[in-house]
Amino acid sequence: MEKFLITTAIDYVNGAPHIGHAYEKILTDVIFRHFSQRCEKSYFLTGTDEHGIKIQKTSAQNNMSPQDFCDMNAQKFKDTWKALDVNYNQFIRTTDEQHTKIVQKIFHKLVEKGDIYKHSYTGLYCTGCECFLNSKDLTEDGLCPDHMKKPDVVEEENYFFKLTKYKDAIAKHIKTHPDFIVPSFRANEVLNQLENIEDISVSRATSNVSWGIPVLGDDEQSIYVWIDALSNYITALGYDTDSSSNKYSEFWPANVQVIGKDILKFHSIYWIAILMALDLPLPEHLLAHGWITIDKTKMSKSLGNVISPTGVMEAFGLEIPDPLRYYMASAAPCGKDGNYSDEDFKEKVNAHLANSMGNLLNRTLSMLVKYFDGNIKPEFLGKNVLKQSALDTIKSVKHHFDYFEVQEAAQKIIELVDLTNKYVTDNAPWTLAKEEKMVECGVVLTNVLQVMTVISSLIYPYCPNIAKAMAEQLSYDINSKLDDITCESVKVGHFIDKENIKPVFLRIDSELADKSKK
RNA sequence: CGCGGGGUAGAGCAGCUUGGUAGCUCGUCGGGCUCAUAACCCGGAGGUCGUUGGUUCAAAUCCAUCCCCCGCAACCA
Repeated sequence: MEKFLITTAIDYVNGAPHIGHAYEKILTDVIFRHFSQRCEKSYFLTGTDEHGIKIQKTSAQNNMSPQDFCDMNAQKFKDTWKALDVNYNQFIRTTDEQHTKIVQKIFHKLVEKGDIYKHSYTGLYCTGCECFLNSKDLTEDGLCPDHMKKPDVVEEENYFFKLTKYKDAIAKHIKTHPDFIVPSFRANEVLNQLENIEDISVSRATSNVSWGIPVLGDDEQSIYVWIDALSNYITALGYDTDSSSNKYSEFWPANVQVIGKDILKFHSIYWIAILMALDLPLPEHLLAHGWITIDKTKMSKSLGNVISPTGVMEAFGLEIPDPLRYYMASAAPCGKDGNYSDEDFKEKVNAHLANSMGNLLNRTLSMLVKYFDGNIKPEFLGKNVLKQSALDTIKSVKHHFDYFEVQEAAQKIIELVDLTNKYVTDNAPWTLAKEEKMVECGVVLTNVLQVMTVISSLIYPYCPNIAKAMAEQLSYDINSKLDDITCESVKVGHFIDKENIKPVFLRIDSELADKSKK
């Protein structure tokens, strides 16, 4: 794999980021970091979607200009991703000048090509919603469900995109590329949806929606979300209808575009059609993730169970996002819904990261200091019975990531940790030391340390801070590429001093953690 | 009959394609160990695998029926 480009959906900046937004970014970041360990050039694009009637209204309610309102909320997203160590390369905002300019050119190009045409239609317009409604959205009496008002019949002329022109090509692409839509069970849903598509309206009257990108040469119309928001993936990289940037040609098409299951239709149909219309290559995979429920209940503002990712970190007194990242990334099988609960979070994170993994490193290093003053002797190196398991785990983790099975990959890593803990107990180096079988004892400890270097590399995408702390105590280069790992990085000589042995992650609610905070 | 997914120990899930002793994680109980972060290791308890019927020497697994939950269709992250 030469290069790797991954994108997330861009978030609508109508409010502050919550755990659902965070789930997608964490998932993406974990996948990104994993593939960064496998290829030379990688790029991670995320950002915010900032136009439209909702922003226009909400900003007005807050007595702010739309731009100020977007600036404020976009910053909240950036701050949250920083707190979660979401390590994106670029954060695009649809209000960026460059984006705005190129979107206009894209729109214009599609008009010239004949794929966008003007069409007048009559629709049901609700003055309360300030938008058109579908007849099937109405109540039985034909009223707007939100305002309980009868919508007006209004005629409006908009630009339409010839989606239907690409219907067959899209269906063909989906059928001939079974791994295009991940998970595959969603491909069927898309094919069903494709049966009933019509051309889509891609502009709005500026008199209704002023907060949008104007159509070039037509002040009466502003470009609607489809072409504006979806194009971000290429405008960000420097696509231009005239001549694109090097970055664009270096990275596009995306290897994987991560989105929520709710917007799969727009990405697998609308977005793909736009790319086809522009004669651009299509992304390799669309990864549609599920929802995070809170205590098994769907998160919603009306239920008031929306939780913020930084809120969780504060509630548990976490200084690093690693536990939350680990929990989120292993919360759900690929594409399915996952659940968050405080209780489960604490249990999983304590069991896997503290008890199993962190403690394994800690007990091993402690013995190395206790029995050998922290030195690795030449005779400790030799055949390592754990090596094959470690290398097999790398292979297996890679395989799972190839299918974006992030949860399953994490399971494999923890299995290796468990196996190694068992190895320590079975070989009881403390007993060997008592019996003065010092070489045997040293061999056992060294073997474990070799495996720990592998584990630190593998856990890095999920827990970058913990992995770095582990690598530091192991004198291991965490930037090693996965394919270069030999499970033989531990060098003969002085390895570690007692004062440098530190728990890499303390149990939530542990006595030690309490003490260290005081 | 719109299409699709699912119902397996207290919780979450695997197994089902290619029938043959029901498995994993977390929790729980008991034991062991004493290197470590009250940790780690071993063992136990706990399931008539949604219902009813069929095929078969044998069904969680195949077929049929019914019941229940969920997703998409319908701008929720």
